[in-house]
Amino acid sequence: MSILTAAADVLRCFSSTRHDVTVTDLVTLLGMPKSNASRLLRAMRDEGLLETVGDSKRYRPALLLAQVGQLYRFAASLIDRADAVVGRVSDQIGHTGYISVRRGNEVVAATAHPGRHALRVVTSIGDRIPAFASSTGRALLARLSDDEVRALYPKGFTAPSETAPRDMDELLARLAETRRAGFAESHDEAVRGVRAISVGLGDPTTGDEVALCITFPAATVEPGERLSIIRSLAEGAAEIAALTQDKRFFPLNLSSSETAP
Amino acid sequence: MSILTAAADVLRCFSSTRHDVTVTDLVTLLGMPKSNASRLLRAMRDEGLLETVGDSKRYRPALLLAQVGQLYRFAASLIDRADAVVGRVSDQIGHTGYISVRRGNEVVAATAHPGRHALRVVTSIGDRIPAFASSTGRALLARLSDDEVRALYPKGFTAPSETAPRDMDELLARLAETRRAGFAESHDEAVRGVRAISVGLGDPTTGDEVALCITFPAATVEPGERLSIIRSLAEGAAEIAALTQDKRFFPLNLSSSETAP
DNA sequence: AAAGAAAGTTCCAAAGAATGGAACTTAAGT
DNA sequence: ACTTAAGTTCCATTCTTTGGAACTTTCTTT
Repeated sequence: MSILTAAADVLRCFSSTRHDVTVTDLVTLLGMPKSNASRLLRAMRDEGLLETVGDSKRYRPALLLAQVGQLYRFAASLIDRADAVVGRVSDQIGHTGYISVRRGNEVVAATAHPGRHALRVVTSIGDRIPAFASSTGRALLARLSDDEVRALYPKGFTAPSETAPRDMDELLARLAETRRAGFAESHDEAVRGVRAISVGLGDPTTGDEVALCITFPAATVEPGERLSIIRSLAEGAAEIAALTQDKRFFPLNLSSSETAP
Repeated sequence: MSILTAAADVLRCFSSTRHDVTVTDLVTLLGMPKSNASRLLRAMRDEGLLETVGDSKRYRPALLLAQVGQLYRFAASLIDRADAVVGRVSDQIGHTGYISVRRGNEVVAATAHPGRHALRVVTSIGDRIPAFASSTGRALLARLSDDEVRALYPKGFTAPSETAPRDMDELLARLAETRRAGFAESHDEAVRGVRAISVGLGDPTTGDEVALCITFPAATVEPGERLSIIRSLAEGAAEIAALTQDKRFFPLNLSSSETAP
C-alpha cells in the first residue's frame, strides 16, 4: 500500500463537520499507528498539502489544495456552468440549490448555494448518498440504459424511506418517468418534509455528467412555485445541453397531470 | 524523496492555463522519467486525487480535491489568510503589519505583526479609529458605493489632522483614487511621521471584509521600498481575492506618478 | 493502407522509503 | 506536583519506488 493511499485517506477525513484533524483523529478514524499518523501529517505539511492551524497540533488543508480544487471547476467546466444556472435559480427563489455528480451507485454534492429562507435545506458537500433514493441520483441514472442501471445494483437494494423505490422494477419505472418528464423529483426521501427537483446533464466530450438540484421544504412551496422552479432549472439545463451537444438530455415535458398535481 | 513530493509537484503543475496534464507534460515540467510519470498519474487517479478526462490520457484534479479545497474556505477564515500575507510581508521588510476590520464608521485592528526595526510603529489591537481618517478605513470604505459611504456619515465629520480628508467630497475623491490605484495610503494622519499602505479584501460567501496594512516611519523608507511594499501587499491580497472570488477587489494599478513620487 | 514517429505502459533488480512497536518527550488535567 | 493523555523519535525489517530499456498503443504522414 502506497503512502498516497494514506494521504488520500487523510483528505477524506475532512468534511463539513471536521475542518481539521490531529494525530489521534487519524488513529481513531483510520486505525493507523500513532507513529505513522504523526509522520504522515508532518510530511503532508512539508509538501504543502496541509498546514498547521496557528501553532497548534491541528492540521487543515493548505492553500495548494484550495487552488487546485478551484481549478477542478474550470477543468470540469460543465460543473461550473451548471453551478451558474443553479446559483441563478437559487438566488431568484431563495431555496437551496446544488450540483451533484455520480460515483458508482452513489451521488456526491460538488457545489452548493444555501437558500435565503429561514426554513431551508442545508446540504453538506462531499456527503455520499445512494443514487436510487434521491432526485439527483435518479436524474443521473435516467441517463443510463436499464441494463446499465441493473449492473450498478447486482444485489438489489433496500429502500431507506417510504417514498423511495422499493425494488429494481419500481426504480426503472421512475427512471422512465424521469426521462419522459425531463426532471426527477423526490419527496420525504432522504429527509422528511423535504422536496427536491433535479435535472441531469452531460458533456459528451469530457464524459462528465452532473445533476442540477433545487431543494425546499415541501410545506411552504405552492404548486405554482414548484412549477416555476422546474421550468427555470430545465430551461437553464437545456441551454447547457445545447452547448455541449448532449444527446442524452431529456427536455422538459410537462403533462397535464404535472401542471396540476 | 517520498512519492508525496512528486504528487505535490504534480498538483503544482496545474494552473489557470493548464487544467489537465499528461505523462509527457510531467516529463517536461518536472523532468521525471516517463515510467514514473505514467505510474504516478495512475496511482493518483486510483487514490481519487486525479481523474481522467473522458477516456483520454489527460488527467485533471478530481472531485475529492475540489471538496477539500472548498473546506479550506471555512477552515481558514479570511482573517487567517489575510494575516498570513501581512505576516509574510512584515517579516520580509521588517515593518509593522496588521489586519483591520470595519465596524460601522470605525476600524479595529484584529491581528498585528510588530516590525523588527528600532523605529517602528506600534499598533494596539482592539483600538477603534475613525474609518475616514486612516488608510485601512479608506481601503474598506472604497469597497462601498459613494451613497453607502455618505449614509455612514449622516452628520459629516471633522478632520483630526492636516492630511486627513476635510469633508465628504474630499473623502469620496480619495476613495475613487483608492479604487483606481488598488491601495489606500495615509501620511501623518493618525500619528505624525507615520505612513501606512492598505489594501481591502472581502469574501462574498461569508460577507467578511478586511484591510491588510503595512505601516512605517515616513522618514526612513525610500520610494523604492514603499513600492515593493505596495506590490507585495497587493499581490498577496490578489491571490486571496481570486480564491474567494471577491468581485469588489481592486487590483493594483500603478500610474507613472505612483512609481516616481 | 502501410510505415514512421510519438506517446504511453510494463518489466526488472537496485536503492531507498515506509512500517509499527516501544521508548521517549511534551502538553493537559486533577 | 502528580497523573494521564497526546505527540514524537528510534530502529531493523519489509515492501514500495526508481529509472533505463523493451514493448505496445495511438496518432501522423506519405
